[in-house]
Amino acid sequence: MTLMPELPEVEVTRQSFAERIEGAQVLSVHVGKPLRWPLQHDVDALSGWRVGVVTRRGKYLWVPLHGPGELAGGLLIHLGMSGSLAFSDRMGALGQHDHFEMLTSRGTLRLTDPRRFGAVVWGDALDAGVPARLLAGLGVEPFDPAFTGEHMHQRLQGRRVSIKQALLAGDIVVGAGNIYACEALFRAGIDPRLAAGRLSRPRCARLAAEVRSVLAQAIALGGSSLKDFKDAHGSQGHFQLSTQVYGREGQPCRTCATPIKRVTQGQRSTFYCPVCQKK
DNA sequence: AAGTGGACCTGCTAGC
DNA sequence: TGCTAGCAGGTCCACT
Repeated sequence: MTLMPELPEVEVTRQSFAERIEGAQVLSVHVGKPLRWPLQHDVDALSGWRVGVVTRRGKYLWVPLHGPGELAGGLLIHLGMSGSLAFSDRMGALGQHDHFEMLTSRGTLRLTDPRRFGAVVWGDALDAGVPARLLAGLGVEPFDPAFTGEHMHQRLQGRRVSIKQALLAGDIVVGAGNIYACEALFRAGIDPRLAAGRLSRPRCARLAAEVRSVLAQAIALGGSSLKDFKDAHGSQGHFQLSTQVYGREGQPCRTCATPIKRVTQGQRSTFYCPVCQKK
């Protein structure tokens, strides 16, 4: 099984290696095939640098590095659709789908990503260069107190896209990918096809609460393991066992037994219960 | 400004 | 058994 990299999987991955890698010294860095963007830094120049506290913003991880003197920077990592990170002490040669590897005094951090939609890019700081550009349009963090129903309601004003697509866009709140957007809308009883700008204040409050709770629950369960998602320890998640609608087309709704429907929105599959979720 | 569709790349499964 | 079409966690970019 591979973790499906939405926010919970990225956070579970972060938690699985952040403490172990903090303070480690970089021994060497190796790259495989090109990822989504070029790294934009001489990897050989990073030997001897020290790893700081790994943080997350949306579905990105930031691995800060401290060099000699005033030198500082870091790696912004995204898992794309099929990426996973492993951190362990015993590692063999790079496999066919291993495209980034950082050997450190505490273990080896390795990105495996068959589809190579993922990325590892250099930044002199999180708020400079490429990282700053990539993070610029992101919405609020789901666990930030600023993420309220009022915030969501205000940001949805005038938007004609469906609420499902508005959630996925990530410019209002980050972290809900295809699975969790579907699940949050089911929990909130909202039809995913409803125009975003038409959600009432109470429904926005409900949706904000459900986005937060579904993501929190998924993190607590270790994320979702569809094909082969694992955290950096190699552990699998269990959230997929509790999905109400995602991937359940034709199967009975766990609440009302009506067959779950699948529709296409913005070239992505959406799953919903035609009875429990209302316009 | 907001919305739409194409692009990136590989692997797996269902169906013929 | 073998080939092909369709599908998959994300999100940037060009264009209307």
